[in-house]
Amino acid sequence: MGKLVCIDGNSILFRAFFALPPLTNQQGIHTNAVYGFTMMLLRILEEEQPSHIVVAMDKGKMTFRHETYADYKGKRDKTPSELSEQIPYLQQVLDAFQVCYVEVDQYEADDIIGTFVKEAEKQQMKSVVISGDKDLLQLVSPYTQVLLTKRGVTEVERYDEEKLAERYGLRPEQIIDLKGLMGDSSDHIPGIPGVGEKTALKLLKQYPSVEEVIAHVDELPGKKLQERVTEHQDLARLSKELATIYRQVPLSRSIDELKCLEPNYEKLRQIFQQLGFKTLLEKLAPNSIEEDQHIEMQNIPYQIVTQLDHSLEDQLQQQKTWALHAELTAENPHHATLLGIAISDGEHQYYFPVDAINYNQVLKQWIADDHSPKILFDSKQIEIALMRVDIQLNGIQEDILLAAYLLNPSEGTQNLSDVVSHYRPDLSLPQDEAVYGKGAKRKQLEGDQLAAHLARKTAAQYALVETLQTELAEKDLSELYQLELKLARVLAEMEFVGVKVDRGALELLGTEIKERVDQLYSEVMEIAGTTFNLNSPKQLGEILFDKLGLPVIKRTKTGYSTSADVLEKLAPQHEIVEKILLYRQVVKLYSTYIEGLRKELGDDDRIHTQFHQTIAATGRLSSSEPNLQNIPIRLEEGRRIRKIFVPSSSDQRILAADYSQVELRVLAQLSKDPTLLRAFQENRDIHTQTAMDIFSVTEDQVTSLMRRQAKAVNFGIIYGISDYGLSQNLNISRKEAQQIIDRYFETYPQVKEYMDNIIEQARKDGYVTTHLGRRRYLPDIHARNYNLRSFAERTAMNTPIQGTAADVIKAAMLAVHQQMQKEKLSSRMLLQVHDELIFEVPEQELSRMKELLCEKMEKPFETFGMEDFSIRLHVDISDGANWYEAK
DNA sequence: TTTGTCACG
DNA sequence: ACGTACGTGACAAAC
Repeated sequence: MGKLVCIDGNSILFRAFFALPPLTNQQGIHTNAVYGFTMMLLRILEEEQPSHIVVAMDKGKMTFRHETYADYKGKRDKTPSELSEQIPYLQQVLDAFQVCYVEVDQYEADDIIGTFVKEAEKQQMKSVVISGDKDLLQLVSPYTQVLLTKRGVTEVERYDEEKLAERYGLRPEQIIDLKGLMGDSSDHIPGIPGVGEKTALKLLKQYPSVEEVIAHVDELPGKKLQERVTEHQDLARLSKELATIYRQVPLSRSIDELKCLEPNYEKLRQIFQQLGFKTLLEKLAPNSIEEDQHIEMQNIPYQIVTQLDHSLEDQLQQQKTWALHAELTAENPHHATLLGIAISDGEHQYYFPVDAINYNQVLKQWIADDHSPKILFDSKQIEIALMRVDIQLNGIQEDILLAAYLLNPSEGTQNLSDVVSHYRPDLSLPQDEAVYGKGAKRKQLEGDQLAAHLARKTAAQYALVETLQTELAEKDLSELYQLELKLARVLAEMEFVGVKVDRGALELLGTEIKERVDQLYSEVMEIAGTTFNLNSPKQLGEILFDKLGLPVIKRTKTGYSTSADVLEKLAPQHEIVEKILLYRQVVKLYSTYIEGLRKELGDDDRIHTQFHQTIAATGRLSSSEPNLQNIPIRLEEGRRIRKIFVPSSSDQRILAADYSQVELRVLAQLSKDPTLLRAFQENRDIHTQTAMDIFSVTEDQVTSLMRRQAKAVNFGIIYGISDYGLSQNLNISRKEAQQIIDRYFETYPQVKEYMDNIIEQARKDGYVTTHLGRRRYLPDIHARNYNLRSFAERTAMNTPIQGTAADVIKAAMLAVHQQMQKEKLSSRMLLQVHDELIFEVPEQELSRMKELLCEKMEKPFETFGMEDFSIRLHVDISDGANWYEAK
């Protein structure tokens, strides 16, 4: 049986638009109509509890009624743009609610609704129609009620036959007669001039239809009225016809297809976020989900296992899928200690305290079994923690963190609880912080409390998999997900191996740099004539600009800027500035690289960085504790830091393999610009070539200034160029910068075209993608705020380039690693620095490794049966006794 | 915790 | 007229 709800989309949207104040989201998009509509929808869903639901919309401007009456709806004002811009968002909201949205060429929403309702009646199904338009009252029947909006959007008046008789004294089918007589100004249905609602109702009481009224025109009260009816009888008949809902619209969907489905909460959350519907977002939040649907993961059953029993042993040997989590005392798996391991099969949860693991061979074997599939959250972290206690972790089938990252890399690292509320809002998992306390108050739980919390976590991991997999598949991210999963294994090994540091060299260099720091500090103090904290930009600003009266070039929001580019401009004016710049440079080396690295140096004389796979929105890795991706190289002074990074033993070398100009090559690949492609095919120095192209000179005419400028433009292009950005970088005027950019685009027209297209694509789809289909959403692409929008546009240009370069090196890492394993090489991959890979290599493997790296890095996708770039990737390889020498 | 600065690609 | 280069992490100072 069930109940069908039909919503008159246009009518409700209009109502909402005019009833609500002009709300906008942060990007300045109007949202009031969508907001009102959504409120109404929620209310209807709750109050009517429909089994089936549909939203009908008008389509296009012309309908079959125009053939009957050309002026139909003629008087109606054009839809304001503030309203029409909201329609795509309404569609997204409906899509998220999984509510059908029906529009049919040539027909209005009324007709669509009329047809559905008729179908429903045939099946003896009840219907409820929601509209602001009285026309719809003609659909009222014993099966069908009509809700008319009263004030606002959510307040409605319910009409059944009884109510209709009471309010108008009419039968439902007489509504069209009413319209025929009185017309409808909003639809520009004429009716009989001079006949309003009052007269029309009076007439219909006596003569039940337009036809009857006309037939008895002589009996009507008042000469004037008789004349009008006689004169305009055709108009009345026409008006009745226009007001009649056509109930045989050819529909592409049957009623069965309108079944109510569970909303897609993740999509709903996303769209509400985008539209800035804070209150609705909160409604979505776990604590207000309806009681009966909402599972507080408070009372997940668990068992603390200190000794395996046979039944559990059996379960573990069945090779079924379990969620697994290893609880650590700290975030950093290289330092943390393992507290215990929890597992869940979606029904049963078990917790093994660390002591119970060590002697438990069955458990260890299960953890190490490649054929026992496991669901983890941040598998790399756990794999490393387990490696440190000599437990092998295999069979990692899912990583919730990686999946969530790929679905929206802009969210940054999420904790499990966030992912749960994103993708399974019907569940709720307390935040770790809420359980453990944060910061200094963080405490270690024990016993039952810990086991209970871990039971919740593993159960949540289990519950998330299906949703995440579906979403990944929908967005064509499954293959990339498999790649990231495998990469996590490689990264775990790299981190676990670590990089050997020559402690003596570090101390020696440290002493030397410390002396320079102290020397420069006292020199600056002497010149300044007072002592102050040179590390404080605030105090330095006061000295430079107040005391010494140097000109202020740039300000920050808190005061004077003392950044390097400002100081460089001030250098000619005062001898102190040069010293300050030098001091800054040296103190950075000392604090960040000497002291910073010393702090991270373990008893094994190795540094174990962490690579983060889910931080950078472009798909790049990042590195921390310590960051080994920003070890100095540009200035000789700093570059010497690299001397402390050495191979594990003296018969090994450090080997560095770096892609030459990957990002520009990627740009050439993506844009297919012939001039750029040729430059790379001919293996030119790309910056010199660009200089020749944009300044129209021969190679020997390229000055170092021209090459420098060309190089800056090439970078600018990758970053999503702006004249201002380039002018800042090159210290030239904006106009000059613009001229250079114009010349660049004249030279490489397909690059220009590519940039325009990618922005267009971002506008259309709301996201951009990389070569492997990695997505980044850019909601600000529609922002009214110039800054936000420009930022999004530059991101749209940069992300496919930076992200594709990330795809390339990630694939290469896997290919290289796989080959190294195959050949049982004892070389080790140590670091990745965005476009280069660092290894330690025994002397006897050196030549093979170089071959292998060339092969695999230049064709990174071949190993995975994917097509490589048409453009050649070029890798430079060198080796040395330490990282410094490998240049 | 936020801000300014600077190291890298 | 707006006020920007893209992506990171670490440090010290100042709130």
